[in-house]
Amino acid sequence: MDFDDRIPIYYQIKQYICQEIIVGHFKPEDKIPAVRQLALTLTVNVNTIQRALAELVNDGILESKRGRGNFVTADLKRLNEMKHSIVEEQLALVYDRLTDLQITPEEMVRDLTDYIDKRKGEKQND
Amino acid sequence: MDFDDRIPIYYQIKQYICQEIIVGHFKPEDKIPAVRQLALTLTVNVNTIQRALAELVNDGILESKRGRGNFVTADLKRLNEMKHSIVEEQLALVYDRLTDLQITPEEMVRDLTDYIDKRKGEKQND
DNA sequence: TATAGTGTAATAGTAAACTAATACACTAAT
DNA sequence: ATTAGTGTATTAGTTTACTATTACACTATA
Repeated sequence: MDFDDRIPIYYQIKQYICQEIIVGHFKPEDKIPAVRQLALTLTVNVNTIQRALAELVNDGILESKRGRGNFVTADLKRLNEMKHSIVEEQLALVYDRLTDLQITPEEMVRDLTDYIDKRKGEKQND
Repeated sequence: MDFDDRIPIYYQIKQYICQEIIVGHFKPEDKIPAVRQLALTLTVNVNTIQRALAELVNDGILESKRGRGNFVTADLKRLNEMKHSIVEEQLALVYDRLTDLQITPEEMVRDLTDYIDKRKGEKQND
């Protein structure tokens, strides 16, 4: 995995795992890969994985069972909240940043639409 | 100034200075505050200011004149590129992240519009 | 020419994230 | 009971961002 070196790796791993849950690669109540396996896959140290997982356990996203593994929570409501808050966090980031640059909400929507069109245009050339 | 502790301070200072230029607080060819003054205002060390400024000089946004101060470039084209790339960087971030979460471009625009409405609603209660 | 204001450089020390390595504790299955 | 697979904890060391401090170099001006 390629990390953004401006952001702590353990934080990006948290995001990665949430993402895998949201898109359904890790399902509710399912066991996720072992810490040593994740460390190999993501090419980071076990401690770094551990730190990310500990926070996700604390957030109620994962449950850890000693000797058995880490499991995605069965609490669907919690998972839904998680997805919603991640999306909202992203929107808040871009909204606040562009507001600071004196870009109006109307311009933001237009800029985003333009950007999407641009990306769609690029997709043709794949 | 309050910093996001997930991102290096010097990087956030770069963003802050670009922002002040874009919104017109620091104008082309104008002198920006002295490094020691910025350090006081932003409550960080001079070296941290220096690091941010050095990168902005390297980016062609500022010009440094020993014994006189740091000045915003007179190159309006460069400043325009800067603004454009910052906006695009923000849009790319949110686009990529939401795409990873299997949110379609159409949903993104709708989500952003909804979020804007929500923020406008909050504004009433200020 | 002396002085105040400026950018620049260098050194030392601190804190946090990360790595490396090892050991321990629990579970399940042979 | 042994063993393989798992989570957890600890210790030591590296790297990077940041701070603190001091010194130096240049500019403008009184």
